[in-house]
Amino acid sequence: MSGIDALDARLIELYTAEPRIGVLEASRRLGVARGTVQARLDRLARDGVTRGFGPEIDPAALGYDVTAFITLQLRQGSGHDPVASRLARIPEVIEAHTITGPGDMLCRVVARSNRDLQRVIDQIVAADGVERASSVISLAAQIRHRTLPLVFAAVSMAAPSARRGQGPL
Amino acid sequence: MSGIDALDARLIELYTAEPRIGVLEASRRLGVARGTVQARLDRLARDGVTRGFGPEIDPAALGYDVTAFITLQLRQGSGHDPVASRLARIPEVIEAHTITGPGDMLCRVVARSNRDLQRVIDQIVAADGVERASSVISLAAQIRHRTLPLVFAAVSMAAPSARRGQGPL
DNA sequence: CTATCACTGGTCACATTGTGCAGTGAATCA
DNA sequence: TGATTCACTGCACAATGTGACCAGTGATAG
Repeated sequence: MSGIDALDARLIELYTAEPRIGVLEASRRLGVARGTVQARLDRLARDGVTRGFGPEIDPAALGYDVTAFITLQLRQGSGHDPVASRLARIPEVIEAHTITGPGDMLCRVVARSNRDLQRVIDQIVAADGVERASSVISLAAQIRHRTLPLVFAAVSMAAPSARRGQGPL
Repeated sequence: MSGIDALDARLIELYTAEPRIGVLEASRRLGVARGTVQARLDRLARDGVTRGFGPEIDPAALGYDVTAFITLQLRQGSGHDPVASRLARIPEVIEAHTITGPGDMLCRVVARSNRDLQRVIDQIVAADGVERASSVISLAAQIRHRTLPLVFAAVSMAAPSARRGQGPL
């Protein structure tokens, strides 16, 4: 489960705020040696804490202004995976989960307009195994996807006598 | 609305796959001049297509193994915003939307376990203005959050006689 | 026909990167 | 107590990348 310390959190915070800064610059900002930053970044990546540094695309900037969450009910007997691979072929399906509760899958889709959303939904229900789809449209993103608070929460969660050698000096 | 062309899409794809490569390396891979890559990246950032290059954190690696989607019903009269700012104070609330349909808000939360999820939900319903919360747990992420297919879809969507000067040579 | 624009391909000085290494303090274990 | 391990510091080096330029070339738009 890795385990994160305060320096890791500050590092993540820094890179979240200014992603394109270099290792050297980061080390200056954090007041630690360059090698330390390098080692931390390597470890975070190795442990899978940072899944990557890829560009974050804003669908809205691409003309996909509408976001919707669609709950799918699947035909009994046909598994989830065939449906998922169908959905994966629809670019507008941004995310899909199997879920508990009355529905079987929840997916997040984007579309260029409400009318375009209809087209996307039609594609979804056309997938074999999908019985019903009920959708809710996102009117506004009150909280954009974020993980930074979680990072700091994970730090304070850690045992009081923090992580590893914990730094010298 | 900006508008994306095939080179932009390939650039985004490349940086998604290998986020830490430099401009020079990218220009080599794509077979274009370095200045072109620089200009493209600048434009994508300026137009808001790439919201940033921040590190993508995996909550699971931090011990937050449980993901849930919670639909909130709010008390009539109290607006969405006060609730949203309450929710923003809970680190485990990763995302929140106001939505159409029977519910008023949909939020995505993570927790360390099902038992821990209860704690998070308790915090949510404790927020003033929240009347009811119904949650579904994500059993598996069939499709992880992705935007790359969308980028390519946005390209092909573009007018056949693509974007700007469209390449010399 | 001319201006504008995106792109190429080149140069330059400068900063950063990857890498290796010795040394230090703290925790762990025998 | 002493040896080991680990994270960190601080330094050095060669290699590479960066931002900033430039002139030249097609294509597009007025």
